[in-house]
Amino acid sequence: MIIREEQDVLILEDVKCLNLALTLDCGEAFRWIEQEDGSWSGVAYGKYLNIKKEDDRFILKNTSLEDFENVWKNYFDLDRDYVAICERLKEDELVSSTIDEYYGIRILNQEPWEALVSFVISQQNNIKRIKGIIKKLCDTYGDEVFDGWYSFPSAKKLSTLTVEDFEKLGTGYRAKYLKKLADDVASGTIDLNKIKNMNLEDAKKELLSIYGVGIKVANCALLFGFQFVECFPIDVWMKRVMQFYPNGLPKCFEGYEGIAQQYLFHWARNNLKE
DNA sequence: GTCCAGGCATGCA
DNA sequence: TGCATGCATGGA
Repeated sequence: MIIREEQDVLILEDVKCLNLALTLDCGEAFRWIEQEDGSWSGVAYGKYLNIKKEDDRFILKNTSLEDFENVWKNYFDLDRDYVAICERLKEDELVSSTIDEYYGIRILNQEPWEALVSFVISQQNNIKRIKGIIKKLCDTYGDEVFDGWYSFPSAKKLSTLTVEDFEKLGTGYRAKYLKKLADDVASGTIDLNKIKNMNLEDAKKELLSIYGVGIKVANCALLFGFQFVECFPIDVWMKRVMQFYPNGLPKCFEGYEGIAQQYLFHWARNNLKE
């Protein structure tokens, strides 16, 4: 991976296994929007970014070398060798075919708070609606960090809302979960930084103790927000996939179950619609 | 009108 | 421990 500054853009070269559309729009994160020129715009960690693939390189606009090093490099998981991991995952026949078809899905390292709130909203919901709710949440309660683009609102900010305020965003019955979550994180009753430093077993136990967080939401938060790439969330789509693994997950997934899961999830959404 | 979506809390056995 | 049920909302 090579990054360099050229005029007012950053140029990223020699990055393998990164398909922007598949990674940014496959149900991991809900805030990225494709622009007319084929680039992708979004906000994470309070920073705006526009990124586009041109030939073999990526062009990053409206950011800085400093933000790349501090935020985006880790956000796109660029230090992980996805080529080698995909080779190993391809020992499984089904995953092998999905990797051939959807090559370039990465696991985004999102902020724990954003991931947790996003996946509480996600339960019993569809991706289109989740995006709409989260956009409204950010546009209404976040801070503008770039022309028309808002940060994900902090727990402190969201703790000032009422349950009715959350309902107005369209969160439905999840409003009461979000209210309590915001209150508990803002007050320090729940300490996400502490959870981030725990081992997987303890971190999962902590998340499961949160009102409105069950095993599926916990696994998604752990995978996308706490960097536990061995987590394997099972939602309604993955339940349909599990019929292909009656004897459990294959050995070649070990340690990278979450990456295999994303390929299978994407495949299921495109092929198991009945 | 009915079914479904990156499920969970609750009550009951 | 496991299973049934209610739950908000909007698109198909």
